[in-house]
Amino acid sequence: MGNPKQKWTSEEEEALRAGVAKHGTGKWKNIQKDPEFNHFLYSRSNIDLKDKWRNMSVSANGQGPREKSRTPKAKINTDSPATPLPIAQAPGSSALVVVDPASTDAIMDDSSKCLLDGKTVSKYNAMIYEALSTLKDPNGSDTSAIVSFIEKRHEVPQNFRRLLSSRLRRLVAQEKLEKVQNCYRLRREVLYGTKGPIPKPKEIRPRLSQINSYLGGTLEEAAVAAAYKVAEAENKSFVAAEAVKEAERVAKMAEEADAFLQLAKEIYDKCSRGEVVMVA
DNA sequence: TTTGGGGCTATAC
DNA sequence: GTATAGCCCCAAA
Repeated sequence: MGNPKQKWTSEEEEALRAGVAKHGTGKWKNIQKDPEFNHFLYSRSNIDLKDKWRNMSVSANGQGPREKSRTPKAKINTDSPATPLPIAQAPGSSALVVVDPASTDAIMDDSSKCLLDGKTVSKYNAMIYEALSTLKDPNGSDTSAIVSFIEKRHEVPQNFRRLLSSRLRRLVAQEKLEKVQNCYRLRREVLYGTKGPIPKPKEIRPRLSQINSYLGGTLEEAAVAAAYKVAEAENKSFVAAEAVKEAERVAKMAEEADAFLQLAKEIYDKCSRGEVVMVA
């Protein structure tokens, strides 16, 4: 306590936000050592970063500062340890909403919006994942339910139902979805990125904090966002492969057109000279 | 060694 | 007196 308090400057705060956006929360040492931010953070320790992030988080959350740390010394509830995440309960909902102070700049605030600019296929896949993960029907959701869910949230073309059916079939073929009778549901590995057992919440918590930090969303939203990313990557790969095929097809057509042009020229020349041309 | 979390205290209002 | 923010300490991984 001997040293005077060193107030954080806006540059330092910006550097911290950028560092968290780049490395994720909890990587304070990495952020502190990162040459990109070290210019601003050289006078701060990793502990300072952690403390500042904690303060920034609770401020952005609209709650009192570090309410938990001001609770009595006695550790009353050891069953549910305080989480480092600035978490608030959404009113009327059981979903946890993570308020991330960095969400205003480098971090996407709505995972679905950021994909709407992508390929239509990716967009539809994202809509499907969103619908299925929200509907969460253990027996799966039928096409009508999915269409109805998506129509409520997104603008869709008139022939959307047909397009959706096609996407659903494709996702089933790609083993991203399961089809049970006429209903579709998400495969477990799409949500959790593994074919093994679903990890226990305690096991995924560290990753969850990072995911939440990046996405500013709930566990469910994080899972959906991850699924979006997988679908997007796969579709990009698919689009790239299709583009290669298309390029090859166009090249072949150009070659054929060239040959045709050559033939036409020859015929024209022969005709010009009064020769008789036989065309098979 | 690094991180998360609890706690203390200076400062501003 | 209260709220806030910076810093310190300690346990756990």
